[in-house]
Amino acid sequence: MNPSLSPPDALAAAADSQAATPAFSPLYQQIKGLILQSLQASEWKPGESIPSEMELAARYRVSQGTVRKAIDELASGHLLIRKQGKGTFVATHAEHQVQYRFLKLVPDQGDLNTEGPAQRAIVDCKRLRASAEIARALALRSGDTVLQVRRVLSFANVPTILEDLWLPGTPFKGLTAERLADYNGPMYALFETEFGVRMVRAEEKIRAVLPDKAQRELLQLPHNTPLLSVERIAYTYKDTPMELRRGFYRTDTHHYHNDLN
Amino acid sequence: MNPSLSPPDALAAAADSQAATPAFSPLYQQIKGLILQSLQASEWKPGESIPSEMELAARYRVSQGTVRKAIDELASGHLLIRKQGKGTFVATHAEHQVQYRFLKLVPDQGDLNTEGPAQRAIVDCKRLRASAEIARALALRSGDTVLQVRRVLSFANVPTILEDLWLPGTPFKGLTAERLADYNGPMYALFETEFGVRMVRAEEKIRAVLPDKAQRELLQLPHNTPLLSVERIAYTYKDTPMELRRGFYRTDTHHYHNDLN
DNA sequence: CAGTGGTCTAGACCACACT
DNA sequence: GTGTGGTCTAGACCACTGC
Repeated sequence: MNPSLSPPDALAAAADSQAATPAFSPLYQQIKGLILQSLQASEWKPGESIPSEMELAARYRVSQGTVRKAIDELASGHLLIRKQGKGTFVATHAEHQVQYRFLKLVPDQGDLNTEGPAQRAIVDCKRLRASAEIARALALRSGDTVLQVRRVLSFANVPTILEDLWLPGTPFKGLTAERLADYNGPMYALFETEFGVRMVRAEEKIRAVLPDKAQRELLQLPHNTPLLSVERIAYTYKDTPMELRRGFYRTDTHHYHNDLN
Repeated sequence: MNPSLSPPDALAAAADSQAATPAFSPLYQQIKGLILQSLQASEWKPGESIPSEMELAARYRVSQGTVRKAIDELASGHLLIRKQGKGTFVATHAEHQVQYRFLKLVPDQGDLNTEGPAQRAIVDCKRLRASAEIARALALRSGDTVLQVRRVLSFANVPTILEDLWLPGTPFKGLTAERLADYNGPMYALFETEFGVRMVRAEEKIRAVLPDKAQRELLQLPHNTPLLSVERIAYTYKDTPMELRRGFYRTDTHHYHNDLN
């Protein structure tokens, strides 16, 4: 879209550009796309504020209401956060409120805050060649370098989650066990600040499984305790997969909570 | 709110009426509440269309835009469904698109449609006194009458889900094993048409468990197959719990799918 | 064609945060 | 007070549906 055009012209130009597919795309969707581009290009970084609605309206030559609708949709997708009287901010995994946004495991009594901060122990961290399965999940080629991490999360000093995760090697060049161990906070916050990778959504496949010997020992489990297997693919902007994670959750003291609506 | 007032007056009156609690409630939230009341009172029934935005605007003496915003929120909560050019409709569990809205179990290959319609077998259905646990979940008193149902769901003739569920006796007076067995469709659709109870949201607690003997036999499971335990409380309008359901899902051929955003 | 929801605009005013 | 997002209105026009 040419920002020098007046609104009706801008809309017409956009419609022309896809004349073959007569699909109608509202102006605010296009504005949404432009904002998304700026987010992806890190024009505004996580935690920072973006320009005010009026400024963006002037920049894109549309009315404030159109910008508002674009921002509304981005905010409902948790990409932006509106704060009345202050501004609109790029969402981040570092804020306390949303620290465990993708972790749906909660204690049977109380909540995660009751148990205090999680203890994170890196069990293993190495680079290797992607298997076919992992390459597919991360949209890589078989044999590409991936980083594999195994860690244990404990709450109130009880080991509760065992996680294996795989990251594409290129975007996470320079990530080591040491960096992971030293960082005290959510892994996704580290990804943002150190590697400019922001996870915006994820899909999980959940199953009940029996742990193998290594898993049983790492979680110090009694015999015959089934575990929740949570396989997650996390995506950054534009639906690019950036992490495959397989979590094994104890569910004798905790449960996976899900709201349906 | 007095509908005979002009918009600014209506807003002022609403603000006055809660002067003690200076909490500000936008007009569209109040309109949303009024529409919700009409839904709860079955003024418009599931599947039917509600009045047009213009009609509602006239009825409530507000602008179309305000009604629009109220409807938008109700639509995003799946209480209403907008259809361009046709109207706005009361959501229902009977429509094919949303038939399994609360069932997140999907086959590892394909989807639920691939497997064709579910086969439902009622194993047991009886009235009894609510235990303390069940009474608490359904906001009843211990000893109140509840209906208990056990059934098995099969896909492609493979028993896949075993469900125990409890319903409050009063709203579901007249529900019998026969009615359940005769009805060919989602249980929540039967609740709507026969008992005027529409489930609008639910919460699930998910765990990995080992089945007991009865469960293993009903699902024809190999030894030592862990199951996903899915405990659901479903709510109707105004957050009233109307069903407690404990499902046991096979996850060797299926998995529980969850989207995080 | 008329009726519905969907988009876009422009302007006024309100609630909230900072300074 | 100034600037931010939030609400409300009014009117114009567009896209889709069905008569």
